[in-house]
Amino acid sequence: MCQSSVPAKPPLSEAVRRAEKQRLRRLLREQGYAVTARRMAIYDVFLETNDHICAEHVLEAVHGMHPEWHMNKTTVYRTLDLLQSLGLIYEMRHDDGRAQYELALYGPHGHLICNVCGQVWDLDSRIAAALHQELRTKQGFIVDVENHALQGLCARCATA
Amino acid sequence: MCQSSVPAKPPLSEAVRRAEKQRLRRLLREQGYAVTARRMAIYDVFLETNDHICAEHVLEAVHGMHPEWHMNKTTVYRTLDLLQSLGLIYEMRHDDGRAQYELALYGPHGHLICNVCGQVWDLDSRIAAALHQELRTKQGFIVDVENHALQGLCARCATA
DNA sequence: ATACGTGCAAATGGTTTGCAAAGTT
DNA sequence: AACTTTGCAAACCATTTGCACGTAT
Repeated sequence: MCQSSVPAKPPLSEAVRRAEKQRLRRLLREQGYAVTARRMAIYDVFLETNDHICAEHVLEAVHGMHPEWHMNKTTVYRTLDLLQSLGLIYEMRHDDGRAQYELALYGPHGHLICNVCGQVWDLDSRIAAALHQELRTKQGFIVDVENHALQGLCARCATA
Repeated sequence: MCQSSVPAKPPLSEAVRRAEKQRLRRLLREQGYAVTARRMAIYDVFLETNDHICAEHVLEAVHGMHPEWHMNKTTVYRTLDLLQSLGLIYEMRHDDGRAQYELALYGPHGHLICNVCGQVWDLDSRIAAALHQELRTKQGFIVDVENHALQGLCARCATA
């Protein structure tokens, strides 16, 4: 199960959440996918959590909202793939193959992952930009910004 | 199986390889481990390849040198763990949980991984140092240098 | 009516583990 | 002899897949 102890970002406003759900409906219809209650519910988990969460977290959250649904993890994984292909969420793979997902609202960016507490923070793209630029000009290597994940020790764990 | 198409570094000299094998023998004895032919052979694969390689590659290379041994992958994994704990090799985990290993000879450093050809390059620590320093002073986040892996598009694949 | 979506169960696959046999000191 | 090391087979476990049934359009 993913760590989502301390929410990294403030909750989204009611208005933004409503608009985002509307956007999902539009995208689904535009691209020939069905608008289903499960898809809406899964995206809603992201909108309400507004954090990096794993598939199991999504499954449990939906189960909490709709205990009678018996939603299957397969559905979660397939919907996560779908939301990703629609550009609504990003997938972040950890070293051991497990994945976490987050809203794409904030644009592509890297992450800082604490090896001790497991907490994930967004990497300020302005701070990483110089490195990306240098690799591009000096070696022709084009960094995939949204997969830039740095492991290490966060400030809190370093002092403890 | 790992990509080890284009060797990233020149081969090690005979003298270095001999010295390294001697170092392994010494470390094993010092720390109470047995000096076995399989352990020597596995480290030898690294010395001869001098590149980022996966467990399966090691297994096949040893099999090539000693077809009569019937070495098991379990032995490979356990020996890789041992060499790592002795500080002789580094482990690099990919997003999907698979691992590659390399000689620790060159000191801790990050990697550039091409999403198209799968090739792995060393990340020049001097280029990454500014980013690491800025994260440390501005956010107190201490980057684990040897786990700094950047995915993206290498120069060759970008032009093709 | 016809696709598309979903639940279930089983497969995947690199890595890890338990245990008995073989090797090292 | 006492211990570590190794091979084998089975377990692991988040994720993926095949298929039959259910649901949206």
